[in-house]
Amino acid sequence: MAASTLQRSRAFKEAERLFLLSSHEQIISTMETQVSNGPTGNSLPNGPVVSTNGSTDDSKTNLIVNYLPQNMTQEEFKSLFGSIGEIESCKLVRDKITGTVPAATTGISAGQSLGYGFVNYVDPNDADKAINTLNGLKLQTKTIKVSYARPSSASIRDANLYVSGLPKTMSQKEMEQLFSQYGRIITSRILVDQVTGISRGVGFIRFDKRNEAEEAIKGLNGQKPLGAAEPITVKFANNPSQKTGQALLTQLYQTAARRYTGPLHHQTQRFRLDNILNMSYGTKSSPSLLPRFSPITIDSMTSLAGVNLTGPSGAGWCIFVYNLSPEADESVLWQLFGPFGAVTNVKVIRDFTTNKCKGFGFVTMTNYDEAAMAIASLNGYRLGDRVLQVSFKTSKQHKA
DNA sequence: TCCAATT
Repeated sequence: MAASTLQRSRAFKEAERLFLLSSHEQIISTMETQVSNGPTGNSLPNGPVVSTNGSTDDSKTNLIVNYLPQNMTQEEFKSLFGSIGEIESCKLVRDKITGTVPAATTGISAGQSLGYGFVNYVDPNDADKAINTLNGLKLQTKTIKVSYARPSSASIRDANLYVSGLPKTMSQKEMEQLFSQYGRIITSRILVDQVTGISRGVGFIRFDKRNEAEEAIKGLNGQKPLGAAEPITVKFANNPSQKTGQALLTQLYQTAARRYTGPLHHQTQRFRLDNILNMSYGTKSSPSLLPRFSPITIDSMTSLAGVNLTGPSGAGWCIFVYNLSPEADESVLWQLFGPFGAVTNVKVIRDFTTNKCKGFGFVTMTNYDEAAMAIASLNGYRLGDRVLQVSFKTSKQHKA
């Protein structure tokens, strides 16, 4: 007991050192919950795997760690899990694409972490200890998951499903019940609105085997769950390692942008964002993109009188940008809106199969005045051979 | 041509 307490203390200190966690108390309370509830979230087999070829059986020592913070490095990963016991090997899984953006630009090294990794301990007792100690640990915004890794094999690859159209009332457990008839579920998740916590009707199911996932698609895609009004869509999920360079760039920009929000003053933040862009392009914003005042300002102002603005959510003011070209990317939105003030987020909406812009995007700005000025200036702005339509985002497609 | 679901 005393030894285990000591063990935890050591691991938490390491976590604190690495990630400057807000309070020790928070970690302890998290872990107490974890310990009393036992391992959560999946039905991974913990038993030994029969080895047919006499090779080393690492089913008791090899762990998979999920939901790691994006910016955690291999060294930090090793350091955290090494605080439990001697490691035979460990690997933070990273994207294959390298060098897309200089690390100095974003502060993020190339070969973006995919958010998971493997740790193989020398002693099975340490693997067990790592699960008990670190599973459920909160690091930054993530809650890591530590569990035994399944033996690597081709049959467990591409077994992840994306589910949409779920009834908002359906719980994760109910979703698992629906899918469990097709095989062993490794993980499941329902996405929720960050503010309200209400289900977004979208989720993921990872099966143990790919063929189980295929059967689930055949059996459930287009079907209405019992008592549901609408059919659900079930398809294979996008594989993050197959992300395009463009999507990775976007992720880098957004991650970098988030780093500058919060403690910094708006004014400072604006220049930092501009700096990111300027550095990555090696130049100031191109003259053709510099905002100018447009005669079409009245229309955007009248929309302010409308009732169905999305309004200032916790994040800021959301702006709808229409008539972007299929080749438009996030950087153009940063360049267009950044000069008007604090921009916290931009997104170009793309078709999932072609990855081309669907003609519109969104920009979130912190301050109303700056957002209104950006709209007044950029609505009607000619970008290439297109005239942009810019307004506060509304909740519906049709305005009154 | 007009308002985002992909951990």
